[in-house]
Amino acid sequence: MDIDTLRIVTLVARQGNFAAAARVLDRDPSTVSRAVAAAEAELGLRLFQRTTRALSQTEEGAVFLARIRPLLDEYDLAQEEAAHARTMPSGTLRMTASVAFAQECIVPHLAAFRALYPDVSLELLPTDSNVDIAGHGLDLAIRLAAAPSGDLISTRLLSTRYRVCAAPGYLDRHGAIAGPRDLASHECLRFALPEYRTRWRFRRHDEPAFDVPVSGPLIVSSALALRQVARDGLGPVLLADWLVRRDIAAGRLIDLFPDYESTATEFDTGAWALYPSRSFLPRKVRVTIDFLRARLEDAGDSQRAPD
Amino acid sequence: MDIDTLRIVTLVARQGNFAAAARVLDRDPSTVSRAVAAAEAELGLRLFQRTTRALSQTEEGAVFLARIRPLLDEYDLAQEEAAHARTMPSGTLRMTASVAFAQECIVPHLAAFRALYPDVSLELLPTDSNVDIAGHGLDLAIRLAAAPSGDLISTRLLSTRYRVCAAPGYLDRHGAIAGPRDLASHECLRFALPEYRTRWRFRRHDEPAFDVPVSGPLIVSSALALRQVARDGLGPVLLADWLVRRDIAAGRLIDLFPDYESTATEFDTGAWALYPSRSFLPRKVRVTIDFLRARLEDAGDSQRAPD
DNA sequence: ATAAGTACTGCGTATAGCGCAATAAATACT
DNA sequence: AGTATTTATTGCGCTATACGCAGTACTTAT
Repeated sequence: MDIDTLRIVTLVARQGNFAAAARVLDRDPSTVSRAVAAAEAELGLRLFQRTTRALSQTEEGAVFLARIRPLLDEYDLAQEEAAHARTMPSGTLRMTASVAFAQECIVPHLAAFRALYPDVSLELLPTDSNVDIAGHGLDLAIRLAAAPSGDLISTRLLSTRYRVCAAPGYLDRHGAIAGPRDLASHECLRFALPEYRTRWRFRRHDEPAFDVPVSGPLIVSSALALRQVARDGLGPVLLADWLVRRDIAAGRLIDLFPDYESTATEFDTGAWALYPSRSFLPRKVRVTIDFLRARLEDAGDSQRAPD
Repeated sequence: MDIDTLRIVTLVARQGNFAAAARVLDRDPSTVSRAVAAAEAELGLRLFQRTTRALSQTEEGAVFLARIRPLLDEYDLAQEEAAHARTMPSGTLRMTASVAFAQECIVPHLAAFRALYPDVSLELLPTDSNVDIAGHGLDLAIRLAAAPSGDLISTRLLSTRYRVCAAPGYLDRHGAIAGPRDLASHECLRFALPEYRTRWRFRRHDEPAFDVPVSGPLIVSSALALRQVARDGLGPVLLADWLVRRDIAAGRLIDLFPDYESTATEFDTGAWALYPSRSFLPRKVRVTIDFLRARLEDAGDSQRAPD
């Protein structure tokens, strides 16, 4: 399917008329007719109900076009952005993120960002408190949650899975842990946040989720510190994959239940970029979001590993 | 640009290798080479940095592909949905919306929905209190806000503009209203909600926004009732366009400041569909969202006017 | 040093896209 | 009612494009 074909189809839907669409495009009406026919053939679906004089959308066609239209707009944006890739954005970009996320997922890419956009000054404010983005004059905030809250526009940067890990040394001393339920008898390392409750939740494939109560004498309010004590073999810990990926790859930590999804709050969480108002989005902000997404989306793969 | 071309490009990015991508596609490597070259020519942008043996993404290319990839997935979903358009979803769908929105934007389309999906039973719960979607076993909630809050997935159904309207009779008695600031000397009809403050905000083009204090002896907590008293000529009112569109078209109400954006809360608001968890979305829910979006997105145009 | 693999490019053929013109149908106008 | 105009479609010829094959230049692994 050609994108221009989809564009013609949406134009027809808006104009409500093949010939009018052809005039707008300055093309022969047969082109429009064939484009619609081709799209219908490829979709196996009648898009328009047409007699020679009256044209109306099929219900399925309207549904399909309602889904396609924003995609075309997004594509245009991406193309436009690519075309202006060399026209450098400039200015100062103020962004915030959690301490751990900034350390692990942003700082490693700052050199590349600076090289790519030398005219953009960056102010990075790592903090674990949910600062008010508008009040602090921030352009961008990165939040880790199931879905973003607040009166801001959000874009998913990254899908995160949480993993329960332990150091090899801990497993040597306490024996292997067969399943999530066995965590109840271990001294787990926990996070000091109200949402981080005293239970961890697990789910495998499509089986129903279940909770496992966890306890332990060590509670830390910093994810980076939590990772360190886990490395030191003080117990199992539940941390985001982007925090422990390299430790797991290097053997410093073991992913205890690789075939389980786990969380202390909700499944299907991620890192979201939040920014005020979709319209009038400065180029420096959009460019930064795109850059981070490109860098983070497959950070686990070989070719785009952090520098 | 052909969608398959984009697909080839993303595949190359994932495989990190032209020949491997060609093998996956079971095509000649020259096809891949030419597809990439065509995409680069059309974008005016080098996507991959390639020597004969090593291949790496350009930074701009990675940015572009990061934007394209979710679009391709969305397109596949739309196509798949279109293909299964005839396989009927079934079950009971429980949804909530504000009283006014349900009345104006949902009820008029229920007959068409029932005809299209006869096996889906609908429970519509119009209420102006923000009910807990999970607690009430709801599949879908429609909220009107600048951006949705809460731990749910959101999809924009509709962009709403607010309009300040008055009945012709009121304008006859009190004279025309030249600009938004003149509202201060009128008895405005106001909404009884905490967010609906005692000022209305206006913006024209890219000029800075400004507030106008509004007052009046009549405060109503129902948008439908508010519209009724406005029709009866009791004063200017600020209401969503989908509530007053038909009144304006029929001349029952006059749009006082058509070239201003106006709001009592924030600009750039809309109607959002909220549903729990993006994965395992039942077909009846997705189908309903798509249906509503298709019906609402251009409800103002002639061809898709409510039945 | 040899061999294998990679990206790229002419080349011939086959296919698809394009506008033109003709056709059939349906509404608008007289 | 009858004519005229507009509309969607389709056959036709021409052109441009897409495809695989084979060959080239080059890089890396054995």
